[in-house]
Amino acid sequence: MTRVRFAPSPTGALHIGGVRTALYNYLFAKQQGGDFLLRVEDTDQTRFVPGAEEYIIAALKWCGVLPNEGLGFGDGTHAPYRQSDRMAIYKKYADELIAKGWAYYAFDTPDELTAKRSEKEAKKEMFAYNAVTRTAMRNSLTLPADEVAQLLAENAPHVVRFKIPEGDGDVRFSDLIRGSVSYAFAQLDDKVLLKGDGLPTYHLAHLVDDYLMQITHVIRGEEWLNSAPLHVLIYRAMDWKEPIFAHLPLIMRPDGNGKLSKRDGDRLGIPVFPLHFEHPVTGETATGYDETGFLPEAVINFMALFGWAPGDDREIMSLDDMVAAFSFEKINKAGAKFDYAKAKWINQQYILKMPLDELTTRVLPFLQKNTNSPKLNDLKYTTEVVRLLQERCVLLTEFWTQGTYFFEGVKTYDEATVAKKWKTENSAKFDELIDFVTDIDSFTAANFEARVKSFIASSGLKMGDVMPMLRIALTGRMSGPSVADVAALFGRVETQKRLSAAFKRFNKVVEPEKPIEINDLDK
RNA sequence: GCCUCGUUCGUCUAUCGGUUAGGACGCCAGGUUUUCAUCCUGGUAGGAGGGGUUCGACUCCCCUACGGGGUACCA
Repeated sequence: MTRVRFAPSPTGALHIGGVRTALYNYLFAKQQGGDFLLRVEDTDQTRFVPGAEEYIIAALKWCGVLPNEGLGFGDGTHAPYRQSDRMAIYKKYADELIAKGWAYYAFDTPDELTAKRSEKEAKKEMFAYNAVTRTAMRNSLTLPADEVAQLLAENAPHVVRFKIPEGDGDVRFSDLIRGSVSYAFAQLDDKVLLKGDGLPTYHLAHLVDDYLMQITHVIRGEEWLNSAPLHVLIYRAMDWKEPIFAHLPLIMRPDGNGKLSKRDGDRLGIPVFPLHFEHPVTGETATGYDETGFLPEAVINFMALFGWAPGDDREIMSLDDMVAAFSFEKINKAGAKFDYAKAKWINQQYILKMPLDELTTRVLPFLQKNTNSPKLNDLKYTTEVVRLLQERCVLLTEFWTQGTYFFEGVKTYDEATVAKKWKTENSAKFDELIDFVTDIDSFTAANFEARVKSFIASSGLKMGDVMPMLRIALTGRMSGPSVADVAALFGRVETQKRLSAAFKRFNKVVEPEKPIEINDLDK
């Protein structure tokens, strides 16, 4: 039975890189008919951020990447799933390693270690607590047995370190994405397994949990590749069957070098988190894809595509499509630069293809955030607004920014265009136009359009002079859906009202009595 | 510094020794449209460099360069 897990640390909002790791775990589990569990790794209590855990769960739910077991999910077969709730179980495994000679007590204080480090650093070298240096440190390998016993009896501060084998050997293991990987013993260091406070480090805790929870595949970010040999060594020391590893390439900054971070998001104005988050202590906020106007299915779609491709030319894929097509062989080895333009394009594709009723449901909250117009209660009306705007919006937020005039009167007109196109001498003709176009039996888009065209033909005005004026009169701006569609949606009365108010205003624009205000309607 | 992983158009990628190196985003041009957008046509641009192996290398090997990651009593 395939069992995989996503095991983030609740140190803040869940980064989209984490979401992608969760997604790949999910895809693989589903494809194999296995389990996908969520576990929270909060052994470092100093880094714990309240709310982060809830955020992780909410983010996975929003994305639709749902664990079937774990914190907040499933029936709790292997509960608890929060490491801080499992603290009692780790020590005995550390003891077992010590008993087997694979670990030892180290009494060096943090100060002694930092002193060692800076000493080495001055010589442009790095200090590593390893097979060579440990012989010169204060630990149960160098101290006499009775002194060690004494120190332990006194409860002297100490940690438990893993004992990397000496000699020329190496650790070799296989990674589903990278193939065979090997590390020389001499390059590994004696990592701390149990900290001074008696709590386990990630290295011990995650491994014990993976073992107890019967995890078969460890799918995680590449930042873990270098500690994988340590983990493999521990599995072998415990005589546990090691899981199969897959180290995922990282998501990189769109510009320059390095992996994508919150800072990049802030700097470039692109979201790097699924949901909005406010740090409870620092008050720092993180912008989410949700509030930016992305659809969750689009987000997981483009996240999946950073570092993975199905092998054919498909790009727009549902979760189920991805489950079927997923394969580790298709995952790239190199990191992928985050491409926000592509992310937006994918979101646009989802908006374009979404059934109108569903789209309207998704758009509604974004409108409600901005207006309490009674029109919002008219589902037929808002649905029509969404229909007219559907192929023009890339983000859900744009249904409001592009469609404000459907819910509120026009406050500012595109005066640059008015100034260029409006001729006061035609003012009377436009007044006639108002009567002419509203005087039709059935005020439909087709009838409106036909009426406008026939007026143009008989009035001597040009199409290019009339249409833009009608558009701006109704909507205030030069871009948007068909003028006839907009008018038909407004209805006869509203259309008439807007046209006459606007045309009066246009005369003033062309012959201003006072300076024209700059309008900033179009973004 | 040391270790480790990587390197195909600007970006995301296809290619698993023999292809005019394909697709997508972006950008540019054109068409459609009263505008914008959608849609359609076309264009732009790539195997980091050097050695091998081979009849033949983007593909396999080595070196160099460059990039990522790691190097905590953090995960």
